[in-house]
Amino acid sequence: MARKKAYTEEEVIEKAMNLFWRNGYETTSMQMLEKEMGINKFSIYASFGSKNGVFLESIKCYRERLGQITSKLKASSNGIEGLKQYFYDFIDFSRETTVGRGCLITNTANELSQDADPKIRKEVSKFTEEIRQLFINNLAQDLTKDAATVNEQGDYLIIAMVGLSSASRLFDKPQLRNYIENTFKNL
Amino acid sequence: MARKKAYTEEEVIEKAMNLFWRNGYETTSMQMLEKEMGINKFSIYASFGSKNGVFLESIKCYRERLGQITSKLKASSNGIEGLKQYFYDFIDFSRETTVGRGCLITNTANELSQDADPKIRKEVSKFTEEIRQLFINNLAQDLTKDAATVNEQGDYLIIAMVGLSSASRLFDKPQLRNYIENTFKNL
DNA sequence: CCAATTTCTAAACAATCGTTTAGAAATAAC
DNA sequence: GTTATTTCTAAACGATTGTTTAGAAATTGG
Repeated sequence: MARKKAYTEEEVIEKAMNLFWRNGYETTSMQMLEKEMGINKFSIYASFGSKNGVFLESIKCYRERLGQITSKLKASSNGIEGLKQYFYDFIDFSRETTVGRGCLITNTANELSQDADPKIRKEVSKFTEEIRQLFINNLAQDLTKDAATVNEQGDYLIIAMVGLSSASRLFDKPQLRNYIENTFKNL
Repeated sequence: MARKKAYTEEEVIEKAMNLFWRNGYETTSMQMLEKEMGINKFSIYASFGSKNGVFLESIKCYRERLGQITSKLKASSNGIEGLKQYFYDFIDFSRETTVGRGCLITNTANELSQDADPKIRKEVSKFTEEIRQLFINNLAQDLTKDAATVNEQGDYLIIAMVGLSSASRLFDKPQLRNYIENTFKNL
């Protein structure tokens, strides 16, 4: 029929995702994406429609990568200990070489202005709610906690996670460890 | 000698600061600054040299505004209670109308890529260290805490504050209150 | 080999970015 | 009122933004 693509979408999106993760949405230009993805603008637009499209696919890709540690959390049955481990796992997941990159989606939430693209905003809040629900499920493994406590502590931990994400870009590993230990002291 | 300025630097910088606070550095364009500051590009460049210059002055202005609550913290002598009050004060300080804006400097830290302007990077870390020191001073008011504990808890609280700042942009007031209460349970 | 179809190269698009500049308007000193 | 000096208006600057497009290159089926 016709010529074959010299790339696979999955491959190039992973590279785009890493660029967005490192630099944020605005700072990442199409020119940078061309270079990093190894294909030119025509191909990018043919495959993903727009810069926004590349970003939305990058978020999907990020979620899959995060699956490494979220699935571990889902599988855990030791309540708070599993949650604490998730926080520790996130530090390693977030770190590339020496400097932390935070969480792509939390970074996006921080970068977002009030009138940003609704699709992205929705993706952010959907993700946040999913993680919160995950936390709540693990908290509920402790049968001594009533529903209200589980919800309260879930809210607390999702915000603590947002904090850890931001902090991973600014503070060193011992400080992050210390933060996690103190965060979980009273649960 | 010559014509008089129709504005004062202080006045227009406050407006610029609010724009940066709401939208971040990259999203805020010179065009938007012109409109918000009420003076045109010539005057902006004459007074502040560059967009970066406007931003650096905006940071100074932000610090002064934040002085409302940091000076209250400095004046407090009831240890952890004063610190907790600072966290509560920050929520109100951060909130404009319905939606939170976080902390201008934390927002900047989150937006910053690794190779951002060194002057801004320095301003961010200087600020962070100052607040951390403030926290440590108040923690040390409790004479039963040894130096190591004070340092640990200072590190913990500065990261918690970064978290609160990010969270103030995403979560509602009851959730933020709940976060503060749980954060201080651990001390 | 020819024709059909798709991918790729490379250039251009209009719009906007931060920044600069020429000249008009306004003020102060003489 | 004239002159000197500064502020302001408004247009333009080159560079870069995200996006589009014309045409060459490559692959497949007949």
